[in-house]
Amino acid sequence: MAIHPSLLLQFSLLKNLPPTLLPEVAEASSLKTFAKREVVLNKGAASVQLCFLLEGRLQATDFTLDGKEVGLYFVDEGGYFGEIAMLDGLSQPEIMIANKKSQIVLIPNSVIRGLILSHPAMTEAITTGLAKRIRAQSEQRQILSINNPMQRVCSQILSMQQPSRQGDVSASVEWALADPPTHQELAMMVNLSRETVTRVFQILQSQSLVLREKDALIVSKPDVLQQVAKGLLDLTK
Amino acid sequence: MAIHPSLLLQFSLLKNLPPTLLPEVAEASSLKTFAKREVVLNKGAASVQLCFLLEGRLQATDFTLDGKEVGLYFVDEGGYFGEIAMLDGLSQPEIMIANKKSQIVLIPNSVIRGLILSHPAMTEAITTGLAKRIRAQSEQRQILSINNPMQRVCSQILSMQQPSRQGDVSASVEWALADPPTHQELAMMVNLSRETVTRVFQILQSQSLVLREKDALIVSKPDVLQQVAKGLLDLTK
DNA sequence: AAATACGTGTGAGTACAATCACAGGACCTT
DNA sequence: AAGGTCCTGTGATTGTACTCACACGTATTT
Repeated sequence: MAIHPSLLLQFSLLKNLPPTLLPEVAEASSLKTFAKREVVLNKGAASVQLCFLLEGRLQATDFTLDGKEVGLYFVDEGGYFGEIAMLDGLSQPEIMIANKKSQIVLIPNSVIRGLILSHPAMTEAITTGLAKRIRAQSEQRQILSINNPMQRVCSQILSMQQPSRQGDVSASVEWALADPPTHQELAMMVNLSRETVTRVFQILQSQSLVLREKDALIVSKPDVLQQVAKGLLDLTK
Repeated sequence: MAIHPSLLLQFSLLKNLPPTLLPEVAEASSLKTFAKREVVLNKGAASVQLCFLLEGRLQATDFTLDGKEVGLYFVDEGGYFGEIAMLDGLSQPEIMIANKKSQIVLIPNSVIRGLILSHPAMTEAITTGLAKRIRAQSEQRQILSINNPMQRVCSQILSMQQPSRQGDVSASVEWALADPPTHQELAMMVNLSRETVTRVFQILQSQSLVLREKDALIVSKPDVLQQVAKGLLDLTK
């Protein structure tokens, strides 16, 4: 219980709160550490707090009716989650799993919910966040409708470009993806078998559209990747 | 321009507004009729109004990078759409197409946006609506991850049960789906070819789990359908 | 009533992703 | 260094959904 107020400043969502409120929010908050693979929030859990990711990376996952694991989206540092359940009062819609060791700040609903609804700037921020999620999900939905593994994987890679850099002038500028997902994780997101993803990567690397480094995936030719994603270019020929 | 205020009462979202405001909202609103297959709202359009479906049925659709049409969700009478773009100020994320002749009430952003953000009950209603959309999208996402056509179609049928009746005590009670989607429309939603959907339906009907009537699809054995969806039951054997 | 569009039904052929099975490398822990 | 786990790479096999093609029935239009 109780964290240092300055920690709260890490989160863009909370920048919309009057600074004078931070100490009392910090008072009620807590910090929790999760190991890799640990479950941060379970599906179906009742909503008790809003969660902020201070450090690490999380993945939202779910399971199909017949028990297969599905990758939904990632939460990066500075992001938050658990808002859906907080807002509509229903249970948590998906499982959040730590992709690597992570630190999470927990703010109880009793404290944060009222603040969000009573401060217009906060409400708007949350609302915009929801809209963004919906747009992201739609994009993901599109990717799944492509019935060619190569295109699906390329689309997925492109969609994972960090928003910070997405403003880059030209689409042909090389960029990197830090701590890239494993083939298995990717496979779950685009609904393919791990082996198929591996084979796709073999091709992408052999054509040096993409290359693996220590802890990063370098996308050397985003424009070509784009072409492939659109199906305008077939690398198997 | 200008519609009768009582029309606005058809929409549950607007029930959260003080009744005294309705006349001036009605004053600024307009009613528009769309024929079957007509585009109600185009993707990428700038947001100018919030739309309410008075009569008919709409389908939100999108296109993949390589141009294939994708079915996203339906809007039924009393529902609204176009909120995403209104809220975040970006362009319309998907195309809305009339599935049959439809009447739509349009309320300009200039009028409605302020009202939503200034009335807490409205804000909460909109927010809850967004949360619901996200949950629905996740469910849809799950369905797409099942790699068996039979299960996918069954899941989709089950997920289309009207919420009004979803509260029914037992899952084994027969129910009907009015104006069911065509095989083609279904196929687009679950990412299958039309022919495959037809073949699945042939099996479902032959086992009389489902049957076609005039303008309705009767789900006679929802519990069995549920089993099939989960993969516990294989009808091909 | 003719003509057209639209939705459904069905067969044959083919491409291709899943699956299984196993090998090797990288990175931990002891 | 030994043992373990996790991730990646690769071949062979098989099932199966897509595609194309065409027939039929029911609406809708003229």
